[in-house]
Amino acid sequence: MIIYFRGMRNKDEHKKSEIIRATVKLVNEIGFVSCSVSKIAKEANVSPATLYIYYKNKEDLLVSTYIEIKQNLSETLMKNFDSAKPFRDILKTLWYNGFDFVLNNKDYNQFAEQFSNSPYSDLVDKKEIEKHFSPIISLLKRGIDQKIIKDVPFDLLTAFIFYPMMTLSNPKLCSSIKLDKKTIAQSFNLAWDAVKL
Amino acid sequence: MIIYFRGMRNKDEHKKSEIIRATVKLVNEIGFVSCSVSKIAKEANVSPATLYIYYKNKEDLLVSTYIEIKQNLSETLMKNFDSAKPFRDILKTLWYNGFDFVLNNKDYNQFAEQFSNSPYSDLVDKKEIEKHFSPIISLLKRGIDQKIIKDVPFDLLTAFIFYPMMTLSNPKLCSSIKLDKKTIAQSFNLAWDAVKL
Amino acid sequence: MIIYFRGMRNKDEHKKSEIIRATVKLVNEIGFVSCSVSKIAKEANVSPATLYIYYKNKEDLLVSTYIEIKQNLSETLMKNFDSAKPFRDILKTLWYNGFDFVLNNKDYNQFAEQFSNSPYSDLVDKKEIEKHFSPIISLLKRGIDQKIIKDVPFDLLTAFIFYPMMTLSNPKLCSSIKLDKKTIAQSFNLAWDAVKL
Amino acid sequence: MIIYFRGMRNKDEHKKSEIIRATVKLVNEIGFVSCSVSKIAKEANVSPATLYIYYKNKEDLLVSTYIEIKQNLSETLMKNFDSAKPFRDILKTLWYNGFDFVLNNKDYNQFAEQFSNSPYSDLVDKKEIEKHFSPIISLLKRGIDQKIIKDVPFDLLTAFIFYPMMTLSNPKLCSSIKLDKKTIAQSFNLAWDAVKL
DNA sequence: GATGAATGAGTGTTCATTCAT
DNA sequence: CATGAATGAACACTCATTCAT
Repeated sequence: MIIYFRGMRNKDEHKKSEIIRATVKLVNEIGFVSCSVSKIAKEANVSPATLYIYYKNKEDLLVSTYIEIKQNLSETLMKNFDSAKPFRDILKTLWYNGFDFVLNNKDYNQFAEQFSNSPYSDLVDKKEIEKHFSPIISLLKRGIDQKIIKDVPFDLLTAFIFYPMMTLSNPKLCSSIKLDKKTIAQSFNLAWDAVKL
Repeated sequence: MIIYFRGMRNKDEHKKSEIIRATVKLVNEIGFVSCSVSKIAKEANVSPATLYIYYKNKEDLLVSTYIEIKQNLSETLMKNFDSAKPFRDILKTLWYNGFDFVLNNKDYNQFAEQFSNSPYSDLVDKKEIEKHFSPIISLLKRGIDQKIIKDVPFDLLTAFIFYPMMTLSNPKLCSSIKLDKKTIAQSFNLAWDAVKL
Repeated sequence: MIIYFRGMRNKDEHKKSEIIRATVKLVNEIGFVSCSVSKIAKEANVSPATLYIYYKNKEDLLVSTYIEIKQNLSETLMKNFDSAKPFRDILKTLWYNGFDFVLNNKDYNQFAEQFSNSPYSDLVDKKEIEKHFSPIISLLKRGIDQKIIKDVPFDLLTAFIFYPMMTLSNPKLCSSIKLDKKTIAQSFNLAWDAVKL
Repeated sequence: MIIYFRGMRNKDEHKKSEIIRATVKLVNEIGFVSCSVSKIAKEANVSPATLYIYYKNKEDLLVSTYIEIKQNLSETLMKNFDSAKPFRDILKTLWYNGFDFVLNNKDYNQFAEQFSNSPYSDLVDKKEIEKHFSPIISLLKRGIDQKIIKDVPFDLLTAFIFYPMMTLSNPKLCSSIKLDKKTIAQSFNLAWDAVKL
């Protein structure tokens, strides 16, 4: 028997994260298209009605899940971020952090991929998301100013630094490649050569 | 000119392509998730039942659409393919062809993106698709042998040569960037620097 | 290669009986409920449209099939009908003829069973059917008059003489029983004991 | 009296029986073939979706209905079952009980008839059904052992004792006969003469 | 006569969401 | 807060039938 005290919030938070976990797992297993609210509820061991206590509707749940993932990603990326280090070292750290994330959270990655390609993504406050990644933008700016990397639009830089990482770790896109230490190192090499001056 | 055989009303090739067109358009407008058979039928100006004359089921329709797009892409890519030219020139031609395609067929691109991230993609005969792109694999092989590009797995090369292109042209992923001549040129530069030895 | 001469009717009749055969076979295999026109057409190797040349609609096809079966049954029953013989011998012949029919045409029997329990059966001209069985009615009348069998309504007599036969040969109702010579003989014995005075 | 548990809205047993009632009524009126889920739902005054709360699918609904009917039948049959009485009296009681049931539940009877001839019947656990009728089997065994009735397979006995009853009370098969007291008595007479030694 | 294409109306089933408890 | 029941609308798909050829 579990006793809950008044004002205790643990239960709620646990349920909320349980729902998110279920959402990501299901999207990963059966795809975005056939992922229904009742299936998520069943996977999270709650009633479909309960889901609507924590989220306004399905849309809200999916968007929240996406934002959660993006926050997790940004937090992981920023690990050991030390602006005192040389530019390339910081980028490398960022990059390896990113690879860590996508490899250890393939399901998160796949969810994000499907989400960003769906019309739901239009509902996300892009500004809000970008805020989490602003240190990276600043870093790239510094790299450009210090003439270490090419002076091209940010989107171009990220398309060559970070998106190949997503692609390589997505089993739907690259099923054959084995992402061992050597490949990851090579991969950073290519990314670096792409952007460096 | 349509030839009718005795006692037969032929399948209308135009209708088939009209259904594909509708599928791509709708996926582009409302997303893969909410793209239903009846909506596609309405957009194609046919009855939902008619759709099942041309395609075994929804799955078959989506897979066929994907394959059609991939074929179109491969055909566009190979335009002016001249193996006599220097490696970098061929790659550049390929690359510009690719950019032409994704820019002029943003809807195709978006469909393909959503499709590859859905469980439907598991139904595609990957071998069949790869066949269309084998000249590119051969070319990359040659580049490696001639020590022009880095000796890394093919998936890595394509992840840096072709996927950034997809990303940049996908309005869901890169909404802000303006893909003018200069940016495209810069973009090829990054791709080339990434892979070249 | 089959050559058909002008005015030859064989082809038509063959097709007609082929459709009936297909109908009975399919009803037997997948049941009355899921037996669709297009499935019948496929089984009969004709176009669904062709079916409508021979029969006004599905209803007409089913009713015609039923009547055909009933005619076959009555013809089989009347085999070696010799009113000069003693009453019991005639009945026994009838009865064994009947068992022959239901055992050798289990599919016909099953179709008839499903048909008679469906609303389609209301469309059959019962009078027309009864006409084929009038010799049996006359025979029973004679049996009553000659005080050989009980003086009860005809329906009661047939319910005890002929319906048990249908039941026993219907695998859906009696799956376990083995209808060998001995059982059939016993079965006639029971039928006879039921009706005899 | 309905008891509601905390945080729960209980399944409505009345609704379940209402759906069964609607199913039987509709099958009776429009036949097994055209009896669709939506029509049943409308007749039962519930949404088609509600039906799927109480039954897994259409198949489950039909099978459940059939089992319910068979249970009702067996309960009715066993009324006043007194193994102390003489064999013929017990059988007569059984038999009249049976006639009571089929006459007062013509719709049930017709449903069962259509069901047993459909492929759905294959889904029924025959063993489970037979269990309800085991007292009858025991009784017949006793009758054989005491040399009161003929020593023939059980299926044969039931085919002559009980199936004629079904036939006679089925308006689709016997429309003309009037089942008054006299006819029913005659009918039992025939059944008894059929099986008695 | 015979065909395959074409379809509106229907099938069984699941959906996202609300409601009474 | 949390629930399972309840639902209208939608889903993918099949139906019996007609039509131009």
